[in-house]
Amino acid sequence: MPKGNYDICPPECCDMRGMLSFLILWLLSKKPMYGQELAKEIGKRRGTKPNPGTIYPALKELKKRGLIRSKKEGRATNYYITEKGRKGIQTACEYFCKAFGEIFRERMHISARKAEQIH
Amino acid sequence: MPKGNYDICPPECCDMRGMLSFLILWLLSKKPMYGQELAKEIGKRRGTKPNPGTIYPALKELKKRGLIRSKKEGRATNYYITEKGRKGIQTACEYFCKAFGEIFRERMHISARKAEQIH
DNA sequence: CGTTAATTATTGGGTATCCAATACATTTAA
DNA sequence: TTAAATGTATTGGATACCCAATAATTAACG
Repeated sequence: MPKGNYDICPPECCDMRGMLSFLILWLLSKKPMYGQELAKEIGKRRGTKPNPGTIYPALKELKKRGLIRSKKEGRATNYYITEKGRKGIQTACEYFCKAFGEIFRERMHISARKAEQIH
Repeated sequence: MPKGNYDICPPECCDMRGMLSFLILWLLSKKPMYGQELAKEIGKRRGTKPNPGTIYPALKELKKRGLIRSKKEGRATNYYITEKGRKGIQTACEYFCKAFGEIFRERMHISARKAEQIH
């Protein structure tokens, strides 16, 4: 798996990483996953896949706080979101959309503007 | 200025801070601002205002990388985005909307769903 | 004019996230 | 059966961001 094999590439000007726990909870709210599956899904969206040294301590912490639970199944350890985690991520998504919503709406506005100009 | 005097409050389940440089460049791409003005604007959106120990080193670094420039005007130091910064933030906003867009669209879908149910 | 408020900037210590390396376990492929 | 692939988990060092405290400067207020 080459590092750069994504449709998306992070910008050079500023660090766009972070909010790892948020992304993990959000993905797990969709379906249970094992560690590397999560890392791969994050990589698909962010263009950079978190290393084991990043993902596993984060999962460990989320488990410690009761937001997820895990179950070893063969060589994989599958992670499941708890009810507490589900409530938490709902609130977090609302917050995210409020805090960063303007960037999105601005972008959609620009896109709509460009579409107009083509007419 | 009380800390909690915002319309928005960060969630408890996970850390939603970060991407400070991105936010700074984005705000400066709208209009020049001085340090505490930037901090205030970030606070309005994120519900937490970055401390001087956070904002000024970040501004210093952005300046060092040629993405912004500054000019002391009285007690204020106003910060301006450079052309390099403007190009950078454009790319970064595109990236941001791609990387996190799904969270938004999901949220808007849920909102639309709820509106339907009311009918 | 003196006092208060606002702004700047730094320092020291902390934290979440990050990478790279390493070792071990399990599954899959040859 | 062996080798390769995949997944787990930890450790050590690094980085961006973070807070709180501090000191200096400038502006605003009474």
